[in-house]
Parts: sequence; C-alpha cells; structure tokens
Amino acid sequence: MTAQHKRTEETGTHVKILAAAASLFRSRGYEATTLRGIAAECGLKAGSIYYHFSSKDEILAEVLDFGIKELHRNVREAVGALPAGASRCDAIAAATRRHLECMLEFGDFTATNIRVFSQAPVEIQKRALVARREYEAYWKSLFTDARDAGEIRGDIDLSIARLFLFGGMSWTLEWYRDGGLDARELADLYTGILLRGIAN
Amino acid sequence: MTAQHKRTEETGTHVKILAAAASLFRSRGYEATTLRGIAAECGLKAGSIYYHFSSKDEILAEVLDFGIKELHRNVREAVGALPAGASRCDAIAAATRRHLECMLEFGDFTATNIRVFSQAPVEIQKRALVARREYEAYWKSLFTDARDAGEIRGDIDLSIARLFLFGGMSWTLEWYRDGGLDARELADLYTGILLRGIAN
DNA sequence: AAGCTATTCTAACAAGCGTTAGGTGAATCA
DNA sequence: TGATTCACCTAACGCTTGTTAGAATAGCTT
Repeated sequence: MTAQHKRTEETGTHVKILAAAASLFRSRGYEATTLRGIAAECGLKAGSIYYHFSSKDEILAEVLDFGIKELHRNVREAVGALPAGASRCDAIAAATRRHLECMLEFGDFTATNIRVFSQAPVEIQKRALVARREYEAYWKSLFTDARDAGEIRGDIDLSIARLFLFGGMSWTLEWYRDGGLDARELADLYTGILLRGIAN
Repeated sequence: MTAQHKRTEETGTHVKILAAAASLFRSRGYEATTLRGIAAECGLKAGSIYYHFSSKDEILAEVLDFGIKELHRNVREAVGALPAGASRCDAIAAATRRHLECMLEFGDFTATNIRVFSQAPVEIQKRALVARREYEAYWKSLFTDARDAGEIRGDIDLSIARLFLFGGMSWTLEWYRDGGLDARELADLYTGILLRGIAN
C-alpha cells in the first residue's frame, strides 16, 4: 500500500467502491456494470474511481480475490472451531454451513465469483484462479480426510461428490429468497442428503 | 411464421443466428455479446440480423425459450421411453441422465438459460419464466410421484432435494471438460449419491 | 498565512454499441 | 420480359462506454 493512500483507507472509499461493484457485478454481470453506475452508488463521479483503481478490470480482480479469500478464511475458521471429538463428516458439515452463510449473508463478493468469473477477461481469470485453487484444495482435503478415516465409502468418486455439493450450494443463489429456511438449516439439509448418500 | 420468411427457413439463417448467439451468450454473457460478433460468426453484417429479428432482446428471448423447451421435450421423452416395470426413482435417474446429456452435448441454449438468465432484461425474464415453470413443475411431479410410491422417505424436503440436484447438474457446466466421464456416467454418479441419500 | 498533498470533479476523447434507412443483386412470379 | 419479393449490404445515427488530463477543493503541515 502506497503512502499516497493513507487517508483513503480511513474514509473507506476504496472498500465502498468494491462493495458497490460487487453488488452490481452480481446482479448485472461484468459488461453491463458501468463505472458511472458504481460511482453513483458511492456518491462519486466516474473519473474519481481512477484515483483508487487503475481500471475496471482491476476492480473486478479485487472483488474476485477478496471474495474467495474471505470465504476461505471463514470456512477454515469454522472447521477449526469444532470440538476435539468431531468427526471428519462433522467437518464437512461445518464447512458447508459456513460456506452457505457467507454466500447468503455477505454474498455479493462470493456471488460475483460464481456468476461473473466465466465472463471475466482471461487475464483476470488467471489471477483469480490462484486463490480459487487454494480453496478447492482445502475442500479436497476435507473429503480425503473423511475417506481415510473410514467415514466415506471407498467406491465414491470424491471429486464428483465435492463438485456435486458445490453445485448445490452455488445454485442456491439462483432461487434463495429471505423468509424461508436460513443458511444453517439449508446446509444441514444438503449435508443430510449428501453424507447419507456417500457414508460408509 | 409470416410468409415473408418462407425462404429464410430453408436456408436456415434464422437458426444459424440463434446458434451463434447462444454460443456467444454462453461464453461472454449478454451485454458483452455484440450483434456484430453474432453476424460475423454467420458470415453476415450486423444490419442484416434485423431482417430476421427485431432486436437483440428478441434473439435472447428466442434462445432462452428454445433452450428450455428442447430440454423439457427431451427429458419427457426419455422418461416416457422407460420400460413398464421401471420405478419412480428410475424415472428421476432417466430424467437426470437426459438433462445432463442435453446440457453437455447441445448445450449452448441450455447453458445460456443457466448463466445468462439472471442478467437478462426483466421483460425477457418474464417471458422465459413461463416455459421455465412448466419444466420445473414436471420435475416436481417426478419427485412427488416417487415419494407417493414410497420410494423416498417422508421426512425429506422434496424441493430442497430437487434444487440440490439441479444445482449439481448446472454446476457441471463450470468444470466439465471432454475426455473424462461422459454425461451418462456423471448422471449415474449424481443420482447414486442423491437417491441413496433420500431413499426409503 | 502559505504551501503541500490527498481527494474529487469537469470535460472531453476515441471507440464501440444497437439500430435504422435506403440501396443492391438475385430469385421468383406475372 | 417486366415487376416484385427476398436476403443482404452500406453507411450512418445518436448514445454510452472506459479512460484521461487538468482544474478545483479541502485539510494538514510548517
């Protein structure tokens, strides 16, 4: 962070722009989101954004990166907070719960990762893939640990099971509306189906 | 269909435009897809598209509509072709198989429905929702039939199970690459997990 | 008070967008 | 053969886009 940006961080304009951008990226996609739209939501004019970001692509890159890393951090924390006697399937359930909570509650950044990633410029995709793969590797370890502990049947294709669960969670963004089940209940239903389906 | 368009159908330009549009919508999103890009892929100039369609929105509307209706028709056909002794869970498995096959094999139209729908102009969304809900209702009936036949536990939330499966299938578009499992094998793994997870 | 620096605005730019009007040549019909 | 229709093209329109340069404002420092 340059010295030039000291006051920026205090006022939080940088973060405010990211939040507004994430919200618009999520609902309209990348191309349909304009810098003038982002600026308006922050009480700024379009040109002013270039004091904080070097380009529109740069905003998207930061939104994607922040979304994945926050998610990753949250999920690791939730799994780490489990009591000592917890099973490996408990860990998968806890990860699912926190992943869904993040998606549904402070979810514009996560939703942008899910919905807009494939429309992003290739350059941006490459940058975002690093953090993505780290998060993916963590989930892989959750599943292999559970199988090594004998809690998942040996004939299950772990990649498929994991991707199936991810799909179910991601798709939630397409239909979820407040008022019915909350993230926690939803996650328990998902893991109820999945874990019973692959359990030993 | 107007008489004006008789020769159009023979040469198939109308369909060719839809296919090119679906392919571009899928990979780039709605706004990032230009009429000039669609035209180029058909060996046309941008203005010529207006002989076949009244607007860009109209193209999207037809792509969405065609995608859902083809999918719906295909899935019904696959379920209808089951032998007389098939169970209701067999029906769900057959529907899953055909749904995935359609998505992965002639999938630009289906993929557009999944990826671009939420970015479409509200007017277009409303139009597309009609066919969507019909397809959704069909899947609902598959699940309720299976439960009424005693093949699914009574304490399962059928909507959640169905949406979970849909999510798993839709997410496949994000990671699937040719060369590994084919659509049929994939569907069997999905239903293997899901149906064991909710079976009686 | 004067100067400096951080932050924003104004005003414009070239490029690309969806869309339209009118023209062109080939096929069809009288 | 002449007139008409089909399918496409050309050339432009008004508008919006991301981006930039330079001016303005406000706060801090000396």
